[in-house]
Amino acid sequence: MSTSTAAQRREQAKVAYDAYLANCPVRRVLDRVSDKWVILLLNALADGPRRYAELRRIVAGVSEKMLTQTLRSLERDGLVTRTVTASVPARVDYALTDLGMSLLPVMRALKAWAEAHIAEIDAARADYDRAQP
Amino acid sequence: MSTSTAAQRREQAKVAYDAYLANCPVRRVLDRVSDKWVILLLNALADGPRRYAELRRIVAGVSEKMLTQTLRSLERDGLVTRTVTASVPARVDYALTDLGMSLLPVMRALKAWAEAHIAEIDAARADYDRAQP
DNA sequence: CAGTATCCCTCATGATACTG
DNA sequence: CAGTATCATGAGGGATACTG
Repeated sequence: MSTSTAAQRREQAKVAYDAYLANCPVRRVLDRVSDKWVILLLNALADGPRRYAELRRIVAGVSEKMLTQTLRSLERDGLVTRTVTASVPARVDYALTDLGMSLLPVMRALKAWAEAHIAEIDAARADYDRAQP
Repeated sequence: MSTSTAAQRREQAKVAYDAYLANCPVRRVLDRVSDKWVILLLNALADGPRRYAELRRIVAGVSEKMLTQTLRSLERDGLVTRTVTASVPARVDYALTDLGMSLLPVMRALKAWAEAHIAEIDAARADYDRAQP
């Protein structure tokens, strides 16, 4: 008898790789940054603090649920701060931390690549779709 | 009567923003790059062409479905080439295109930021979770 | 103003089995 | 060897209504 079946070996590899994926810094940062609303929010906060309602307006189309949820996870990861001013009505300001700001240049590099090459991607895609309809 | 209800205005904003999101180069590139297996595949191809079975082994834990699907979409976007050699058994090689290679420096920049700051993120997360259990 | 709470539905991923 | 086909599931995201 063999020590393990192919299925068991695949299962092993999968478990090991899931663990690797979960710990891989690049993937973890990518997961954070590639959330649908994160880039938009970082962008909206790039010029200074914003209030909740401002963000909802600037990042049009975001639901309150996702806005709150995304801001909370960014706060949890130390990328933004949340400052509550006790007044009537309540006032909450969100701002980038130093860590959050340090991410901006990376995002700008990505933006530069994106804008420089998106046309090539579109062209390649059009070619591909023309060849295999 | 008003020209539009709040719900209608929100719907308008949502439609407009969905269109913006769909066209935004940064988001489109991010969507491509943040696919679960894309970074790993680009990495696996960084040193030269690889065969299907090699990729399946290097990127352990990937299902055949996702491997094929991801490679196809990368090919469609002009980031990798797929070369079939008619022989028995069949042989297929995947390689990065120039466009694909031009993405590597950007990924390295992201990797550098991730490795430099992941500890801060973890620390912030631990703090946050300690404060609000 | 700044959120919570709830329901619901779609889509991405994965497991499994089959094929040229 | 290099895939395709089919089915299942679970998390992400949105619509809606309510609250301190």
